[in-house]
Amino acid sequence: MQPNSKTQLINYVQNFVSLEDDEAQQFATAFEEVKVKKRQFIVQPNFTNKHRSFVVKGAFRTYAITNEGQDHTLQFAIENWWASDFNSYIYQHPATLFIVALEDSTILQIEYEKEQELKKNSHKFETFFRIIAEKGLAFEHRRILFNLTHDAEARYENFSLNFPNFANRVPQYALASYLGMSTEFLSRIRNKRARAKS
Amino acid sequence: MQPNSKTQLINYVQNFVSLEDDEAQQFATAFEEVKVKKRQFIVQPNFTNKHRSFVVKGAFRTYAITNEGQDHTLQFAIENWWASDFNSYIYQHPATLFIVALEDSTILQIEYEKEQELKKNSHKFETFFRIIAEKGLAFEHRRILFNLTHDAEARYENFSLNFPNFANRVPQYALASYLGMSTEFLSRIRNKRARAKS
DNA sequence: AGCAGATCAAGAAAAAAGGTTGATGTAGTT
DNA sequence: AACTACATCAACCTTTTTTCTTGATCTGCT
Repeated sequence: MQPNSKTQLINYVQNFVSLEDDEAQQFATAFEEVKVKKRQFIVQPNFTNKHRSFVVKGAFRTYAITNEGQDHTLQFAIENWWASDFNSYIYQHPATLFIVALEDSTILQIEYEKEQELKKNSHKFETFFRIIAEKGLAFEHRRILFNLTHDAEARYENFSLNFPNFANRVPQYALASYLGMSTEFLSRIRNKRARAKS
Repeated sequence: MQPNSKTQLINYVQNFVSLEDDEAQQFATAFEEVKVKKRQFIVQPNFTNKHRSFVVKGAFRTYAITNEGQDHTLQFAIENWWASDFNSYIYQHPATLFIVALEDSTILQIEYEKEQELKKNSHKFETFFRIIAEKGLAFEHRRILFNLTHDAEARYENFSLNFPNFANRVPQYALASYLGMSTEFLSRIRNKRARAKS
């Protein structure tokens, strides 16, 4: 419960709405710090995702397993990103996704009920949550469009350009399944580009 | 869903109460077969333990992590044992324990509600669950007494005498934390005894 | 036929888990 | 004060698991 992680959250929030000291205080105390070990799950199918989690430190992968056993990565989250099974969280229905820590991590979690309360009692907090939702939605639109219109190599290039942090930090199999290609194929793409550089 | 695993369960139950064919049938169909991979959790803190699990094949470890990060094994379960966070299961409250597969395993799970139904509608099933609870309780009493009155080496010797299967099958760190000693110390005890034999 | 990409199989490489050993420390006996 | 019964720490080794790489073969387009 270092003050640090909460400060980080508040700084993040201030990017979107400006908070008075007491508001910042109120927002911060609604969250609880949790440490999560690598490979630990914070969301699992069949259990309702009761928290929204802000990543203070570490990395997470959100993925689904199809009935045929195929693994599809839907999202990554590192510092200053959020992790949740959004469908489970906002409807408070059982989750269908897994969210697993890729590294030892620290997160700040807010309970669903608590979040509703914050939003209900404060126009500003309402605004904040709207903004991050809209940005998230816009991001996904760009992503879907890009994926539909580009081949595997372009998707990889685009991703590693936009998120060099992620590209080097997440395991290759996870990135491949995020970009919609086999891990072998991604390995070849990377190799080819590495060779091209030298 | 091999008939095999259900037969195994029924045979186990018949050790305690004798079932007519239709009763056996009814009991068996209340359970669902689930395959669990090594290192997968079937119970985790904060999630309610909704099932009682009968181990058909494989091995599990039930443990707690203290706030200081210490790991304490409370139970092992192999073939024909049960695994659950009992406090979470019977009160249907969030669990405080972890239950993890030590090997690739097969279990038969019954839902809490389903179990209540079985017991309510059948005196015999009620008896069965009472018996296994009483035996479990008696076992824990013996264990607590023994632990209070014996030193580390005796505890190990007693355990490996009573459960030679477990002693050779579960990882040493898990056994050490079950027997209440450090893994290094258990390593030394084992070494000493091995040398004594030759 | 040629391309983008999948799948399979075999290994290599890297990381993690599990176990051992020696050194040192400590609380409670004798 | 020495002894017993352990713990803790650190270094190191071994084994297992995970992750990545590469070649070979296959498939569905265009």
